[in-house]
Amino acid sequence: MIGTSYLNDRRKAILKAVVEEYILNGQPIGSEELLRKYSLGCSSATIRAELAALEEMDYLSHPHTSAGRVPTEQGYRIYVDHLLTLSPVSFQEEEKISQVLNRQAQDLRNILAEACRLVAAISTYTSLALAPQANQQVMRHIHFVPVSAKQALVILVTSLKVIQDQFLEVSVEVSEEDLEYLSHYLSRRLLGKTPWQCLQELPVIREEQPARLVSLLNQLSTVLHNVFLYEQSERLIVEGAENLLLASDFRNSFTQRRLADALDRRFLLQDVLDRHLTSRNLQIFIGQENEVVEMHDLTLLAMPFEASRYAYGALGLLGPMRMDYAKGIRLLACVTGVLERALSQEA
Amino acid sequence: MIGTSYLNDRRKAILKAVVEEYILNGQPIGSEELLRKYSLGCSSATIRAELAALEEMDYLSHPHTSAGRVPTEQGYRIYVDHLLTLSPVSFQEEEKISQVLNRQAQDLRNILAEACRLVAAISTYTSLALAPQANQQVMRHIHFVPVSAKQALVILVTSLKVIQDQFLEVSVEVSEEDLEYLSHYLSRRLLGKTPWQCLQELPVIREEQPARLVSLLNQLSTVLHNVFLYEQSERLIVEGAENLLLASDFRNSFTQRRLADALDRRFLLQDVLDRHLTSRNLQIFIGQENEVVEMHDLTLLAMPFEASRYAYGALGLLGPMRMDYAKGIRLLACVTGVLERALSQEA
DNA sequence: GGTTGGCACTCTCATCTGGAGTGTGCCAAC
DNA sequence: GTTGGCACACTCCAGATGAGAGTGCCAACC
Repeated sequence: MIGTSYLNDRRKAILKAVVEEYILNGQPIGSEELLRKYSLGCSSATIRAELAALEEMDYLSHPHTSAGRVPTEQGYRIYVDHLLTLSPVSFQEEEKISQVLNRQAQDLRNILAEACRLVAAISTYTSLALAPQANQQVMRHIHFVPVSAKQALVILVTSLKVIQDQFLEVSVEVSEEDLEYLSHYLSRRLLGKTPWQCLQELPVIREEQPARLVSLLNQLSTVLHNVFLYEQSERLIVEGAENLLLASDFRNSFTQRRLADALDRRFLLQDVLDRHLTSRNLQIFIGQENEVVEMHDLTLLAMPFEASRYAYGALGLLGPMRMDYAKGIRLLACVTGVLERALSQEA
Repeated sequence: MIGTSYLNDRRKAILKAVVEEYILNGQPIGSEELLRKYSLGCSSATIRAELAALEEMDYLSHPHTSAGRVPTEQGYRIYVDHLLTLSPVSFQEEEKISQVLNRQAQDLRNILAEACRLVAAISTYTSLALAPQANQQVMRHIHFVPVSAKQALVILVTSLKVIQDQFLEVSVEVSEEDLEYLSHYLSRRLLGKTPWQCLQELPVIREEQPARLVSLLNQLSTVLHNVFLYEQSERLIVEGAENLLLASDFRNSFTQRRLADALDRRFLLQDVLDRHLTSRNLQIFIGQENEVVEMHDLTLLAMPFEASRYAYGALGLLGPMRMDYAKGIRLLACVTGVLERALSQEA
């Protein structure tokens, strides 16, 4: 037998075959099966020897003596790093996804939610979408609209195509002209600023305005807080959790429950995605590479996208370690591509 | 033994005990256990005789010879119709729920989504929320807002506190004054009308307006269609599906998958809830009483609520047949109460 | 030296079996 | 109508058995 720790071409071919077979069927693969399905140019005994070498190198493992081989996390790692062949995204695919996402001009949250649903549905795994941070956007538009004698609507639009609207209570003293005036005044003072800068500015503005408008400005302050609040609670969208929970790989009820709880703790996932947003490339976390304990037997694909200049979000795909990497990566590449184009069409 | 088909007080007490025990533990109940836990004033042999009679009447059944009794669907039916004692909703409960729901003045969809999440979380089952039909609301407000040279925002507010806003593409010929003018003009023509009536009216209006505004009016037409579209796709909100899917009662993977699919087919559930909205009271569908085959071993509680005059929505709770009926009914009553009050606070 | 066929070995998995446990149904006595 | 006693039926668990699958090792071969 050749040296035990060297990954020659035959071993690469065998490792690739094992990983892809396992992704396909989820069953341990034996030497005879490899011989039958792949033309490896040697006998099953030789394959066995190579399998043993690959196991020695920690790329494969053995559920038990008389079972076939299964990839280890390191095995998947080698696979995605060196063995995976990606076909480019076809124009038709991208066109189809583009159609679904652009069915109607939408604001950021709707687009992201739609993208997330799409990825979950196509992949049959769980999809995550992380919106850019609130402070990576600036106010583009601010407008008060009288709705009734007691209510007004405030509408904020930001550079990230986020629309935030909310009912405000209006005292009888506030006239329609006041609202009109305030719309223009605040536009002059706040447009081009980040939500945070706006919040800083509001107390100053409040001083300059007549007393009857103070309540309105206070409420606006709450709305701006909500832009941050949205950041905290709704920046992350999760779709298709049931796909993962019902996946045959995790029939253990304890694991299922734990995973369901983990997916509910948005902050956790949000944090993880955020921290890896610094890289501008696809990132892959296999098994224990995931910081979140509950995801230790899952793989997370995370693909950042540029929602607008310097504002990055991410689209993620969470599936079993034996997920179809090629398909998943293509899908994410395709959808983030469409997303970037849809979001960059700024007015 | 007394007559076999008559439900006397002792039998009622025993049936109630069996149902409540089973709701609590999910285990078949034997005569000895009943004797121990409930003071029924007779021996286990007598209880056995009564259990046999209740089984004869189809209120209880027998998984196998040497197992205890389990309620049948008819048993649950008798229980909810005649044996269930409901304590009234306490002020504190209602106050607490009210606080969560009214954290911020919100539009209908957010309130409903929040209510749905709340019910799912408290009940640990699956919660459904059905918004009133689009045509049960009238336009309250319509406004165009210039956002940039190429984009405008249209904002619709209806009597049901639905806010619908969407970006519109604007040609260079359309001035800010045009948008202002159109806001006023359309307000005069469309306010007080249902979305459907508005859609009817738009072609007429289009005729009367200069050519450069036609594209805008066409896009408005699409937005109005979206109000209907929202009716078709997002009128029903489902939360906590994973609670039901992971419930220990349904560990069968086939059933889980089927249920997950059924919960995804919103139209189906929407239809069911809609059809029973004519009744203005709580409705209970136990097992096969559900029209949807996938829900044949579940119970659906459906509680209608009045979102505004003549506009009814519903809040539903979907759980195992052995759900805690008392708790579920209280919860729905409480949340719909809060909802009605929150939504009736019209400006 | 690398490769090959042969073969004993090991481990899982499905099936079977027996015994403990549980709750019933029936009966005779009250 | 109610009660205690008891045989019976059935589930559930543990241990046993055998088939099947895939390996590791070895001697022979190129």
